Amino acid sequence: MTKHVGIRDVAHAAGVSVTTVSHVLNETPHTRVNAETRDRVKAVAAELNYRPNRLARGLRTKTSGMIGLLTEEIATTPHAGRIILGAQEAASRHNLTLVIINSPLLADADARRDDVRALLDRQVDGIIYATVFHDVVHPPRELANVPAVLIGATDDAHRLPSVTPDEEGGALKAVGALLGAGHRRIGFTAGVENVPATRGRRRGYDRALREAGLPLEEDLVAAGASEAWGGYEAGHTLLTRPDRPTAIFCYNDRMAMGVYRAATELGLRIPEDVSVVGFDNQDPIAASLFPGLTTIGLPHYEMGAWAVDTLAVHLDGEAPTPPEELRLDCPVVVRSSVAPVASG
Amino acid sequence: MTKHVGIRDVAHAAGVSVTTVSHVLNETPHTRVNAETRDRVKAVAAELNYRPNRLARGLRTKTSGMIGLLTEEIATTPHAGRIILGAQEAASRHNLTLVIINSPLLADADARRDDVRALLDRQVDGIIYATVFHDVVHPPRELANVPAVLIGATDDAHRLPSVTPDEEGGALKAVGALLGAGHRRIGFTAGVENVPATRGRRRGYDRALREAGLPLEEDLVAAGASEAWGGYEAGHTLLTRPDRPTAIFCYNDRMAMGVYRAATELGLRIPEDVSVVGFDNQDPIAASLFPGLTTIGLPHYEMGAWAVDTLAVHLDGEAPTPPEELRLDCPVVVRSSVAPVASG
DNA sequence: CTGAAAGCGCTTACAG
DNA sequence: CTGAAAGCGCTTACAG
Repeated sequence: MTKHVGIRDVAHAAGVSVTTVSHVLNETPHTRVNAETRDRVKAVAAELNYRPNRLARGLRTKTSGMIGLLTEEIATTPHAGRIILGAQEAASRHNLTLVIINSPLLADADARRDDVRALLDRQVDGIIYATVFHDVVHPPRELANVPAVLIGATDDAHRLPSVTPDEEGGALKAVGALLGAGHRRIGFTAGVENVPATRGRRRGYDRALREAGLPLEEDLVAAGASEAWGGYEAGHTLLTRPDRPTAIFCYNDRMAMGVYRAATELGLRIPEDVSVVGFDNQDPIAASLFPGLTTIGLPHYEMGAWAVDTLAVHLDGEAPTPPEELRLDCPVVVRSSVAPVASG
Repeated sequence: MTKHVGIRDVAHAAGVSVTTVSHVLNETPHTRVNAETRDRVKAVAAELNYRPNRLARGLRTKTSGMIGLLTEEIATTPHAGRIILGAQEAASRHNLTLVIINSPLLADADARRDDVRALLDRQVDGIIYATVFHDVVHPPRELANVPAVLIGATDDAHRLPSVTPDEEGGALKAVGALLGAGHRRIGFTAGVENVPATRGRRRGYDRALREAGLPLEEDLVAAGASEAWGGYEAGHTLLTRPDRPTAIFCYNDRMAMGVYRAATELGLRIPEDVSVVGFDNQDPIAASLFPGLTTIGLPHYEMGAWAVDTLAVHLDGEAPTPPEELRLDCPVVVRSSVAPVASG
């Protein structure tokens, strides 16, 4: 642990004042410094391996260069890591540091408020409040003390910018891929949980059929737990119906895994006998199934990046009014589980 | 954005000096403050909702209360999220805040050094350097400027405490579970990548057989890509051998997924005809397969927590010499893919 | 072009 | 038991 070198050491070694050192190192606008002096200061700073203390700078400038990311139970939500990664990389681009606090999924309002406060105590320049499984959220009042954006939900007062995945649009595309392959009897293994994804994906399924002029048949929909076993049951139900569907859109990839199994047991080949589309592009299922599962990706990385980018423009300038509530595209990830409908 | 209330505001409102406010709020040892005064200060601080500025405190006390966590490509390593979670929760317990910087997997030494410097600039009290896929690592010299611990590798100079999963011990248990069920012909779908897990798990397999007095037959080992398709190929190879194994230990859960498929295609039931054990307890595979996969868990959460705990004792006291290099236990996760060997 | 000085919001010997 | 003052390491009007 070597003695820390401060701006005074640099100033002394270069034979100038700390003011000058600060100016040349920060390239303060509207400040002319003799070229020779500037070079000398820079050389000395480099030689001494001087690194400004961000705490001190932050105290003085009242901007810490830190963004707080408040996440819900990162471990239980499959792709939360990609939100962090997207936020992280965007933060690097903006020269911002990410401070992460993870709330348990079941944390009460008080605990969550404490987390926000802890972030505020550290003088973060902005906060990203990331939730899952919510349409609308009532963020702690403290959030109003700093630029903030929401990931995964909109706020009830519509005061905060937010970004959510376009679940309905994703489902529309999923079914669209099946329609495009000529399928007309398209089953749906629906989810049962009370989350936005359940509703959004269902809406997308219904809408896709409606827009294609197809009837909504209850016989084509089987709900189940959003796990492999739920998909297995729902898939089995659909595939043993008299007029069985030629294609199945699954609420998520885990259910698709179960549908694969049900199909295999019934002697049906994928995609020759039945086409399958999932949702989530969940690693490692989607790529590991055989054949590879065509599915819909979730824009987690992009949401994380968008949140930081939005905060960054907010930080050096005016915030757009009213705040944007963005629904981000869920892309189709094409693999090998969709084939043209058998023409007979 | 309401005006920030500082310690001076509290002092003024309570009619005392900032010194006193600081003492009562921090409960400074060896400082007696009149009970009445103390209560008044506390009441006023609470009423004003005063929160000390951690930047200012950090500047003064030269301890930021922040721990830096440097991770390698969090997105590509399945369970990195659990390292973060473990570190996060331990940090909360110690009243520490976690600052996360994520290096790309392929970042060069310079980039990684910059990341360490960025953390140091922020005056973190300690650094956790988390890597994957390494036995030994040569950490940037800058790491010596602060208490640091390694996750996932030991440092070449043996100067830093480190924690790694006991891959060999895990494999030993995996094969032990099979031996315990009476299996004597136990196949192994080995990995091929040049990573510690490949070697450790292989050593564990060999050792388990040796200790059981069983011969190491090359016919029982099939190497392959550590993905579902690699497991499918390796599994197919093993299960079509003349004297096929009655059980298979898989390098990881993804390979086990492929082995399941190979078994199903060959008309072999799991676990009745062939028992299977995986490694990684990778979500969502292990629990989604049918039957549920018995496998070996990786102590990611525990490693993250241990790293923070170790740093914490380091921070308020002396570091143990020499630094501990801990190998953490990989637990058996029992599901339904192991059955007693058929007694025929 | 350069520097002396104030001040960001705290904590902490030290004095009374 | 309480407070005045110095100082942590910077940045930034302001003066020269």
